[in-house]
Amino acid sequence: MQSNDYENCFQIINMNNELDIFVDYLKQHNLRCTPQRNLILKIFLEMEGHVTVEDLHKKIRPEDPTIGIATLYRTMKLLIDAGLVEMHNFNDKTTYERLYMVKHHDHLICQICNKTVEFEHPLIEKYQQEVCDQHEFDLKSHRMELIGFCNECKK
Amino acid sequence: MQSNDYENCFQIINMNNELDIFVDYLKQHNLRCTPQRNLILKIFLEMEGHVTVEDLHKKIRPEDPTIGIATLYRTMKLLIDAGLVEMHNFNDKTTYERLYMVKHHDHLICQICNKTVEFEHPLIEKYQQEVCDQHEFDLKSHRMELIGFCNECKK
DNA sequence: TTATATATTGAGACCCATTATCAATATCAA
DNA sequence: TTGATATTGATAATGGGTCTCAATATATAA
Repeated sequence: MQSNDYENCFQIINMNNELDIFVDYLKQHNLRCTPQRNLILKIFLEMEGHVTVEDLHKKIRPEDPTIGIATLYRTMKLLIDAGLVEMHNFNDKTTYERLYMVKHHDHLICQICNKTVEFEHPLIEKYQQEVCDQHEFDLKSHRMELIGFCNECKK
Repeated sequence: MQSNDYENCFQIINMNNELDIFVDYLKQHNLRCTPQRNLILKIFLEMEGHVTVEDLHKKIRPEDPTIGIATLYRTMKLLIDAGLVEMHNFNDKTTYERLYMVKHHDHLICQICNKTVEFEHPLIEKYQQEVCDQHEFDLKSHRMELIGFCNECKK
């Protein structure tokens, strides 16, 4: 299996995962699974980077010319709510970006006993992304370490 | 001189600095110093956090009801170019934020060209403290690095 | 000071991304 | 198959932000 095959394979696996997540999300919220929604997700996953609704519309038209702009906006909002997509507003046009499946966790580190505690704070991650947006920076990963004294050692 | 006086004094100094920087910027770019521009900067500096043009307009109207919306947008753009203000597009409305004069130890790092950008984000710091409080941890310092592709390299 | 070149202003028209409306249609559970 | 209701596409509406332009203000030189 070559590198390309592996990547393709990974793509497909991811795509299925994301489709499954989306379908689950719809079911759990009493929303319906429609060909439009599936097609939009499928085409979106085939695209890379920051995707505008306009891009998406162009790419979808050949496969289903009847699909309406409003449905694109509505579906992208669902994908965001389902945790699959992130919305950016750095430029004049809103863009949508596929969220990576891998989440990072951060660490609390005690200077004295070296105890470490893993944590995750969604708002910190949100503001990290904001910082990156301000600097037109594509965030791939991050490292955050909070250093101090743990509740035992500070006594 | 008491703490309050010192803070007030610092405020005034900062304000003058920013006005000076703005005036310099205008001169160096063959732009003109107008009462509208000065008023907008003055009022903006009196406001806190993320300011919308709408907020600004409301606050300015009592002092100069004739000032036009277009001038607000134009002037905010100048302040951004002069390095005094940052624009955000997190939500539906654009907001403008006064840039801090003092920057410190968090970094954006480009994986490709190693360019680093220093930044600080008060809200991230706030939530860092929150995490530490939850874990009864005395925060002494922190390290945060956001790693990705800079705006040049991502092209 | 006065004249001159030109930058700036405010009003309102305009643009265009996004959202709301609504009747027709599709989904899904019973 | 049926019925409740979620969804769709077309289109109107919204609203932030920009553009245009004639009137005005600023900076500079004489």
